[in-house]
Amino acid sequence: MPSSNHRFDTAISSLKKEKLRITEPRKALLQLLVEVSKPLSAEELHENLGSDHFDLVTVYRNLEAFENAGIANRIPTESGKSLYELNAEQHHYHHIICRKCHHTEKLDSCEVMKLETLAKDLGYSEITHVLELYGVCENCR
Amino acid sequence: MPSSNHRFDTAISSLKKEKLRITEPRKALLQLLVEVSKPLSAEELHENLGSDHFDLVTVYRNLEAFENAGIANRIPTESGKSLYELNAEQHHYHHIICRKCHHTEKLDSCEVMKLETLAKDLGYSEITHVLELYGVCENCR
DNA sequence: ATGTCTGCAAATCCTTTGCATTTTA
DNA sequence: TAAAATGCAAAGGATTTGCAGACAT
Repeated sequence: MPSSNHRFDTAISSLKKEKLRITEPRKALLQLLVEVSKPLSAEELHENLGSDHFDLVTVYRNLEAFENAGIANRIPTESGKSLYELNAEQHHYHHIICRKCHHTEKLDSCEVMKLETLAKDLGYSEITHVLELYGVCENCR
Repeated sequence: MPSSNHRFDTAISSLKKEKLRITEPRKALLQLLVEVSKPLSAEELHENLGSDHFDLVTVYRNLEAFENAGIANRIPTESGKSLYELNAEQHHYHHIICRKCHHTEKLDSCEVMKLETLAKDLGYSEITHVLELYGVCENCR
């Protein structure tokens, strides 16, 4: 399991590689993403940063920049709004997300290879997928 | 493969069973969903109905009613907006959707059982999932 | 120094809500 | 005729855009 510092440094390197600047908002946002290591909405990230430190727009713009740089992932949810998480370099996994309290856990497995192959056979390229489970957790039952 | 007429009649029965009224907008919307048999946005459905016949709001309200009645499904997409399709009663499948032209094909397989089991073991109930693939189709390459 | 990033305000997109009128059962 | 569905207008929430000033390289 890579340390928080390592994940942070790796992200900073990616920024440099993409010729993106290392700014205060970006450092703070990366630090937060590294620490929480679970998917949060732009709004939640903004609040966690202390809403008055940085603008919500800056959070959105940086999340987009991170996504393009391969540093973060956007997860579309059942409700239509998006969650963001740090890109898990080597591991590929999905989540089970409680519909009520948004408690989230990782599910360390991904069984979509068969479907991706089917899609490739149909002539599709640049294939990605969205796979998230939703349910009600024990506390909210 | 059930005929269009049969799928339409089944949907009408479901409406009756739920004590929902059989109105002109609902009949037209169901007819359209039966005919296209691929996921469309509320906007696209509205356009296909002839934008001046029925209000877009009515389309939204009926799609919600259909969803609650188990007649239609909402599919959250990568971009955040939703697509709707008629509920495929017996079969459970997913789609590969072209990022550029929205050409859509069914992938007749679903391999998520293992993940649902994992989630159940974690104490979650009422588990559902969202699984869609995205790519670029041959024409758009 | 210069091109990038930020904050603020305002716009946009999709979707939902309120209310008076029409329609279905 | 009573309850439910519709249309229109307006609100709502999440995200994006424009632009002038601030900052990183």
